[in-house]
Amino acid sequence: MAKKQKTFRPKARVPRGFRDRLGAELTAEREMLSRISAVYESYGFDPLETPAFEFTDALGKFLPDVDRPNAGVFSLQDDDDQWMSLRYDLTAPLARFVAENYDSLPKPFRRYQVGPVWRNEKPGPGRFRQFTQCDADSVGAPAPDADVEICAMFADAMEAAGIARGDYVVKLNDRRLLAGLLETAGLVGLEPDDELQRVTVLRALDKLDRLGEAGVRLLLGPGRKDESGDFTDGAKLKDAQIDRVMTFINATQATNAETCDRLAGFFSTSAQGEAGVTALDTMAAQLGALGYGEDRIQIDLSIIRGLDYYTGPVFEADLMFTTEDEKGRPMRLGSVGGGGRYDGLVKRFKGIEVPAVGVSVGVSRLLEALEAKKTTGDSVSGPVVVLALEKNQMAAYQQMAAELRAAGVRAEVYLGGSNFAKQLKYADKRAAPIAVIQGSDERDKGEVTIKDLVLGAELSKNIQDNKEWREGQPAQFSVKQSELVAAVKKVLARRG
RNA sequence: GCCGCCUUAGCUCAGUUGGUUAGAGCGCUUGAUUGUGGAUCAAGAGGUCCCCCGUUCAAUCCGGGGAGGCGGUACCA
Repeated sequence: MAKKQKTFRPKARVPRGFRDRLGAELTAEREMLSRISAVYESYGFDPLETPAFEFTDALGKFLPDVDRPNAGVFSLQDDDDQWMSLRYDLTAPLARFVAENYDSLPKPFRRYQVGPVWRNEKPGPGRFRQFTQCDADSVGAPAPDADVEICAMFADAMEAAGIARGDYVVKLNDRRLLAGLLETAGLVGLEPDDELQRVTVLRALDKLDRLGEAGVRLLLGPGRKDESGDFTDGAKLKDAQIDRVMTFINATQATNAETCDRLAGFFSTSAQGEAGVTALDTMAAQLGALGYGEDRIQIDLSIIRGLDYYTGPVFEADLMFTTEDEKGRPMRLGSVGGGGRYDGLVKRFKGIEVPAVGVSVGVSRLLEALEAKKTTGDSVSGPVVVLALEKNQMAAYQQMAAELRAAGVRAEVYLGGSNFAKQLKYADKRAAPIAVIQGSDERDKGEVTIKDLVLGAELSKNIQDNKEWREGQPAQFSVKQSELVAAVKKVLARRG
């Protein structure tokens, strides 16, 4: 009794936080990337590609340790034992590239880059371990002119991506204001605990839009317990300090100029704060002169943008409309990209300060937002399918498909082995707009039959009887074979 | 990382107070309607009831552990 051999069958599944994407989703993303890239290019930014892997020490502070080499990033050791990691953004590779090629690059150096990045962290709703970024940066260009340009281009990119004016706002802040705020609130200690406290304050402010004022006050003070029962430790500020921080957050006024006026008084004792106010004032004025007013670019004092490398202006684009998720609950769309000035990145490699400013567009979230906003999904159409009814006529069918392609129509010949009905079913599943049919009947007459599958589907709603459905053969007509392309194009044109 | 909920057919979910053949709807496959996708009708395939260990004569169901999913929270260069 031989036991049945156990064959190993791997489970067909995609790793957590990654996903497969097919058809329309991909073409939509490609379309959006090319529109955004076109904006970047029109501003004179050159495309750059860098590899997926970088040496881990080039990426920044996430050096792998023995116990957890993959915390945050995906890392592995090359055969010479050097640690390499998948890039987690496009900025660190840019800094490496600039440092490596510093002497030969034109400065300021303007490049844009599109590509996947990887983060080894827990995936959440709308967050994956691989996603696409679309960045543009000016390296070696001093403030404020480069910052103004990037902000204006960011707004242009949003509109090119399909977000209507008024549906987004680029929110602008400056890290020096935040530094000044901490300074004037008396948070200036040098101990590690003091640093932690300052970081905690900034993190709290970053959550204003989500937790509201009350939640932020808790995080600035004793801490907050969320609805899942988890407790977040607070910054333990005194009441007077909390009041000052909240006053700052709420200092945003109707116009950018008014906000700057108000802030000037607020920071009269802080050089850093004053520098930030001046920078914002200048930027807002220049942007306004370019036609980018408060409808598109607004100073918003609760924008923080990460914690580490930004040194000056920071900005992010928020979507103004709300949508519902698949269960009908209102869904916040929030930030779809952002950036800012970082003057220290190249210094890590070269020891010299190289000022830089850049922007990063979150393509997947943008696509999700547009998808959610769309009321009627204009479903992407599949190829025209040429049916293969007579096996000995394949060359003729391929010829028809070739003619259609030459005329710019997506077309394919059915290559499976099934009968007429199955072939139409296949065309249906491919979302084909048209089936091209030539059996012996048509061939004898030198004709082809063009079947409008979309129209046919509509007509079928009013037909109950199968006989009528078949004999009526709705939504199809025959033409001379020489008129194939013209007839197909005519049917396609009906749908735009 | 922390907290909570969940895991039964391809999908959405019933169900078994622990007992022999675990179900539905939709989908899928095949066929009928003489060369036409829809509709209708008929037949069929598809399940280690997430995994491992334990309790028990007996576990899909009870207990422990693990994995995966969802949601929140933290971190996010």
